[in-house]
Amino acid sequence: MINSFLIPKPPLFSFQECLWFLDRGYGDCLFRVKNRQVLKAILVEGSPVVFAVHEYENNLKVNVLEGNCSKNGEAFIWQYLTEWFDLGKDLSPFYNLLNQDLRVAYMVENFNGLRLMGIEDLFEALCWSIIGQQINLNFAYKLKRKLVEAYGTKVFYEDEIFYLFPEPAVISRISIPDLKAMQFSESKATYILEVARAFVENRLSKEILTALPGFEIRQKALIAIKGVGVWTANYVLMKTLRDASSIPFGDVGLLKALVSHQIINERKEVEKISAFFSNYKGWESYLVFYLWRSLSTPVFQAK
DNA sequence: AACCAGGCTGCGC
DNA sequence: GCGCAGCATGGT
Repeated sequence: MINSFLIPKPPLFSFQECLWFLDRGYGDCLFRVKNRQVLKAILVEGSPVVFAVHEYENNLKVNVLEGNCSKNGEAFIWQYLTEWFDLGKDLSPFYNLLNQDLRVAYMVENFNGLRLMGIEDLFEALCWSIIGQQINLNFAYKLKRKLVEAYGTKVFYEDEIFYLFPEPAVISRISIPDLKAMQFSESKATYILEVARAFVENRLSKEILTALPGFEIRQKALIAIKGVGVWTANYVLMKTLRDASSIPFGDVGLLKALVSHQIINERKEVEKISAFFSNYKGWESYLVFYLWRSLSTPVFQAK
């Protein structure tokens, strides 16, 4: 059984910047940040494992806190963390691009080593982005917490409870009134049940979506689901499939950041936005993520 | 108390 | 194809 192992840190990687993002004050119910570590429960070879990650010299050190972890399990967690923290990416081309534009060049220093934090589970990502539609993030995190605490699998470690995001089969059996009782709007409830059904009936999965050729076809497949529009589809493609060119168009946070960086003057200036992003081919999603990050720095909070 | 929030659907043109 | 109202619900 594996108790701990090391993952070497790549260049231009800041664990603290990533932790800062994870812990930016919304109280996500699917992991915990404390003492410069992140603690999370995931399914490893079919059974729940709680692990903690912290920096150790030039590595990330993973401690398995709860559950059994074989050598294969270690490889699985390694892969999971590599994807979650996007450890395989070389950020230097992105930083070269940022440095060419004085409006955003400061990010290279201020957010140095920040990785685009993913959502590895496609079902979770879809539910989360539907929950987040048109409501403020505080409320969105509250809704997610209610759903997860009511229907997610609990994993106990010491005196704490860790949650796994509920399986599609579990969510597909929730009634609309039950979701409404948790303050889901009727449409959000309908959309989430439909997504759950698509997974249960094997019409949709990360494998199926990944196997589709090209960004636009994947986007179309997602938008075919009722309740999924361009914003949701692109958000999911960015966070789960890591499509580098994905931009969640229309996102209010993105628009706010573009205005505060004086890249656009008004939110409707669509051509200006695509002109701006055309300088960042292959790094659009990273640019979006860094612009979102900027919203948490006092200077750029003004609208 | 109006206006906004990490949008989407359905309708009319 | 494009624009716009209507939608629910909580936060400021």
